[in-house]
Amino acid sequence: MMVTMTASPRHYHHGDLRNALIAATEELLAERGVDGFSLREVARRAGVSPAAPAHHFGDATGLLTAVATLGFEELTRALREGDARGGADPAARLREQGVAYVRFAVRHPGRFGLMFRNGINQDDITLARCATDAFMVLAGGVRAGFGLTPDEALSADAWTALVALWSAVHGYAHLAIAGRFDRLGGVGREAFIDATLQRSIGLVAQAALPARR
Amino acid sequence: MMVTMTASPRHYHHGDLRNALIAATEELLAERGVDGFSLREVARRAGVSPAAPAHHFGDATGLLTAVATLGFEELTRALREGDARGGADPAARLREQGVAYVRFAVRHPGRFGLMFRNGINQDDITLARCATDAFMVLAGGVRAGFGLTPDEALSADAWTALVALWSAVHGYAHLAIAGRFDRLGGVGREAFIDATLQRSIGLVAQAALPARR
DNA sequence: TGTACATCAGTGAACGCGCGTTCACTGATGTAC
DNA sequence: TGTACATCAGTGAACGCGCGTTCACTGATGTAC
Repeated sequence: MMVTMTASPRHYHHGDLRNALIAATEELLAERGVDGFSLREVARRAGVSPAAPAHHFGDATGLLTAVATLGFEELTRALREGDARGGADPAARLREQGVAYVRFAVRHPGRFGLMFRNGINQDDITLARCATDAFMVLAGGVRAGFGLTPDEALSADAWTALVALWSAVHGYAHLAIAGRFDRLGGVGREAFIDATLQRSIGLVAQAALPARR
Repeated sequence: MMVTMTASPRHYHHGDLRNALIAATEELLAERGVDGFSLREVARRAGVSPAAPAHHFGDATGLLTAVATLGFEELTRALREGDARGGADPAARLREQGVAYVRFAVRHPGRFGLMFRNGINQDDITLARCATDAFMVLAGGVRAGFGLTPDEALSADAWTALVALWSAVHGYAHLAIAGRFDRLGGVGREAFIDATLQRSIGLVAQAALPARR
């Protein structure tokens, strides 16, 4: 499906080219993954000359960095929704955050791959802030589970919990995207995820938090 | 460091070009990662014409597939060594397998990235067998923890355990390689790994297995 | 309300690059007799 | 033991490709007077 933002004669002054380029990039990432990205192809899909993107993003890295930043913003939203879905039980909140993390990644594998890869400008301040925001939602869930205030430093156990959970969801997402779950247990990927995601992430969330009083 | 297999005049009949090309590929992956790979650069490092690799591997995918296959073989060895290091306690065996998995990945990030990525021929029979071998070592550790014979199917809990552990180690490795641990906890990556790897993977291994009688 | 003009947001042709692969070839090896 | 020759394992020049970026440019917009 091509991106067509407007039916206008599209000569000069696209009107919303910046967003159109971002949309085309996300579409391309979804179709071909990070390796399939090229600035020229994005320009082609946006119906614009190959030199146009430079006007808004400087270079290819600039565009990819912008898309990764939006990806982290959406991940943050997804984690917050998961947290809310978890209700009052800290372990359930953490589990639902984890499930949301994986679902986000599996739904947008190209964008997810981009967010954790070279080829984007890791020194970009906005990108760094948005990535930290997402991390902080996870960390906040762990804090809640350990009864820590936002000011207190994480204990060694809390760090262990945070790393274990983050690793588990990140790894689950990567393995699923890489196709490693496509033939396990005699079922397809979707069925395997349905059968194992909640339980395996729930296991880690439960084990990571201290037993409830 | 360049690969120099021989000091001979190196005209025609290299002698061990196949292995030299594999070595050059691993070196290149280590230096520049999967994205930095090119067939011409590998040929250059092996001191050979750009057409030479085709003779042994058909095309670039063939060479990368061979390297990935060797990577899975080495991962299998590392997992077996970890398993042995764990002693008699099934959870400790699983934990040491996990630690070995992560250490392998962090030591060879390019090769590890290659093994779980497009650009290699997933239909290659030898590759598939070696990847399955590695997976089976992990699965064997879970079987031992659940008291299952090699013939018995995995129970739902055993699947949950296997997926949780594999995800945790795979995700830990990816996050470490992507640089996400470089600034956490106020220490560098190495120190962070030293402080959290054993504990977080041990947590998952312990939680995944049924309590011992 | 009408006009001059600065600024903005694009064009499209051209650049040089490194790439994977092909092709006709050639030198070294090793085997059959 | 010596020789003819098939096979193997390379060469290196050439191909066409898509890429990111540059450059001088131009059409549309909107603001000052």
